Amino acid sequence: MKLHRRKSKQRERIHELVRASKDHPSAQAIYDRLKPEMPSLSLGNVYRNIAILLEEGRLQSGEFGNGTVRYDAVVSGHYHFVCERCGGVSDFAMAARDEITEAARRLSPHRISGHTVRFYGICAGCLGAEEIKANKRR
Amino acid sequence: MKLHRRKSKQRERIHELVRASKDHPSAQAIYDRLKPEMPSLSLGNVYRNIAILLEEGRLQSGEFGNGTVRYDAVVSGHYHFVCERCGGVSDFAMAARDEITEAARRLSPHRISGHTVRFYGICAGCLGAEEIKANKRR
DNA sequence: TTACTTGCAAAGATTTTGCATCTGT
DNA sequence: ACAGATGCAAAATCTTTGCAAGTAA
Repeated sequence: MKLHRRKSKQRERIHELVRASKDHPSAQAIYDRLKPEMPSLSLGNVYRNIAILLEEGRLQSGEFGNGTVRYDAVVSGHYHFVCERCGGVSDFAMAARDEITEAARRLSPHRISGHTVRFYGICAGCLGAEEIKANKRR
Repeated sequence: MKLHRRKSKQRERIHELVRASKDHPSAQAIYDRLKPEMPSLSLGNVYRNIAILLEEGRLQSGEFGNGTVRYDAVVSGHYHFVCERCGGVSDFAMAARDEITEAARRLSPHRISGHTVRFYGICAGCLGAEEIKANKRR
C-alpha cells in the first residue's frame, strides 16, 4: 500500500463506470468501454486501478462460474443472481438479511464481518428462448 | 457434452480428492497432490476433467478473492467462510436456509434453483496471530 | 520537487486445444 | 473396432511488472 494516494482521472472513471454498469464487467470489458473516451488508456492500468479500488474497498470482485473475474461497486450487502445458461450476472433485489450474519457469529470462532448471497438458476431471457425452441420442435 | 461418458481413473480420483480436501483446491493444487500417485497425470487433463465434473454437477467452482478459481465437491447447499487476511476458505457449519431460495422465487421472474452464502471476516488463526503481535508491541 | 500514475511491452500465470496414442466398452 | 480419455506441447487468455516519461500536490 502506497503512503499517499493521488486523485487520478482514470481511476475515478473506472469506479464510476463499474457503478453505472449493471452487468458486473470484467477488466477487459471496462477497458473496452473506456477506451473510446480515453484513447490513451491501457489495459495494464485498468488492472492496477482495479487492484487499488479493491484495496480501498470501493470495488468488490467475484467469479461467477464463467471463468473470468468480474467487478462490482460496493453497495451495502446486495445479493446476486447468476444465470447458469448464459452466464449473466445481475443484482438481486432482496434486502440483505443481517440476521444471517448474526447467526453465523454465534456459530463460529472466526470474526465475521458480513456475508453475501448468490442465487443460481436460469434467467427470464433464457427461459423465453427455451420456450421458443420448444414451440418450434412440434 | 459428449454422448457417452466412460469411467476414468483420473476423473474419479480428482473427484475423490476434492471431496476429501477441506481447503477447496485450485486446479494446480489438485495436480500437485495427485501427481505423486499418478505420475503420468497432466495438468491439461486435470482441467479437462474438472470441466466435465462441473458439467455433471459433481463439482462446484468458486473464486474467493485471491484470483484463482478453486473447486469444491457438491454437498447439498453448504456455505463458505473466507478469511480476508490469509485467503483461506472453509466450509461453514450452518444449515442451508431454504426459505431464502423460496423468498427469492417470489421476488423474481427468473427460475431459481438454489443459493449459496459466503461469510467474510478474519479466521480464528489470523486473530490469534494478531494478538501475539499486539502483545509484542507493548 | 517528490512520489504517485501511466502507457507500453515483456513476462508470468492460468486455461484451452490439437494431435497422436492409449483405453474402456 | 469405435468413441472417449490421456499426455504433451503449443497456443490463447488473463494478469502482473519493470521502466521511462508524465503529472498531481
